[in-house]
Amino acid sequence: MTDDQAGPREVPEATIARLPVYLRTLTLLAEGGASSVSSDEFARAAGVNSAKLRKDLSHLGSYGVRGVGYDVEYLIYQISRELGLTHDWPVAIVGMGNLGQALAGYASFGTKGFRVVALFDTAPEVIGRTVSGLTVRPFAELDEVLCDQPIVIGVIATPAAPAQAVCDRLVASGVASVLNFAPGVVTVPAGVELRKVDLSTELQILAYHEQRKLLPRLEPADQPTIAATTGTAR
Amino acid sequence: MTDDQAGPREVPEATIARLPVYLRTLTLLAEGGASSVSSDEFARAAGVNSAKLRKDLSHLGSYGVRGVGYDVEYLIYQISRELGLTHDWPVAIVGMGNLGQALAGYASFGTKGFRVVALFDTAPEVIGRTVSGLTVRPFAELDEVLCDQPIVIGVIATPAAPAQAVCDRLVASGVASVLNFAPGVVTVPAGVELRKVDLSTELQILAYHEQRKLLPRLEPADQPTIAATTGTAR
DNA sequence: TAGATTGTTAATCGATTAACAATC
DNA sequence: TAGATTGTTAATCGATTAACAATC
Repeated sequence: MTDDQAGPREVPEATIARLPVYLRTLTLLAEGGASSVSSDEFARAAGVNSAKLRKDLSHLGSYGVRGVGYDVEYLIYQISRELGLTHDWPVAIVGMGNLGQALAGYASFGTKGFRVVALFDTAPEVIGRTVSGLTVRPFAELDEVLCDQPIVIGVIATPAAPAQAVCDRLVASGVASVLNFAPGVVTVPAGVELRKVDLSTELQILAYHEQRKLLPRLEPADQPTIAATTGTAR
Repeated sequence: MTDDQAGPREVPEATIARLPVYLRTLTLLAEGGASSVSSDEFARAAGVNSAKLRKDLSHLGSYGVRGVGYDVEYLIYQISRELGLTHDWPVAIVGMGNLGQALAGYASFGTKGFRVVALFDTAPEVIGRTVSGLTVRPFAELDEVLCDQPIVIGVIATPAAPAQAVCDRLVASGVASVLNFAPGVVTVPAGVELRKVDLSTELQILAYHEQRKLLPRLEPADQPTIAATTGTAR
């Protein structure tokens, strides 16, 4: 009712979360030589159902042709544009432990719209080292570095304890989006975007489903648990 | 209607995904000396609203006391049990690049129900090396290793290209849950649990929201983009 | 025109939330 | 008993899906 004034269309959050998958799928299709694709083929390749795919794409506009399908290159462009990948987003990573180093070298961080431009740590033995072509700077010099170049996305790859303080510093220095790999709850003021990747959460969700596979079997008769089954062999 | 036969309660997927956060929050509260907590305090610490928290907990059972709150230790136990963390889940990691090494050393993988028991790679220069106290084995010897010890959760930390093949081998060898860090779509047969952690997806979702902050400003007048703003200072 | 496939409608399903009765 | 707080109800919201009219 109050929604359709003007401005950019409101795309549902669930759709946004799937656009990256669609984009990657289209890139693979393009590499495979496809110039056009139907929602049916496309959906199969992306691992979703085709009604959902069409509904998702309809939120971006009418980029298909009835009776024909979608032009692969054109759709790649439109999704990239919608996601903001036609801009170049400078990224900083804080925490150069194992994970931070892995992220600094991670290919996806260096392609398609993202550029890692600064690395930070507090440990003297790490500061000054070169990781993936960048010198690790002291986190205390954050503001100095941000004077030289703007940073839009801050990645937190520290342990849990300093994560909130690091996040606060990043936000105070004008970083507008934060991707947090540290376990634990981190909060940001309104207007700052925060996403979280939590490895142990993912494992725990798998454990839950694993246990559910086990439980029904255990009820009728008493069967040995996973822990008890094998474990003897040499 | 057909649901409430017997068997373990069906807990909504959205609730399951929040249980790990609740568990971590409770652990912090316990470390802080709290023995009891109200849903209001608890919700604030976990970063959710208290109605949602109570609803979530009600799916596990009635573990609170009206007028009083929840016993912290008891709730820790109940959530752990629900998530299957009272079992011990053996984990294998495939791919010992930067990310795989980071994961092998990651604390969460070694605590609370999970134990990394095998590391695999195919590169001769990595095989035989010791990472976090474990010797990296050739992936070709997967079945041999699984004879010695069962593995329930397989973690894929390879590049995108071999991910599906690695996944197929894991599943064929009896691995029942897969956590995939490789970009791209990987599919598993029914009955096998699959979760995906995709770093570039997370970045792209941030980029979308970042762009949306920019767009409304650009419409009335013509303003410089982020890329054009700073960038002069030495 | 006939066949194909999109974009949209409407029904269904699941998740969130406020409010409050139950109860410690 | 009075005050506090849970567990549940019911309303609302958003996401999914099947079906099909629009249209190439």
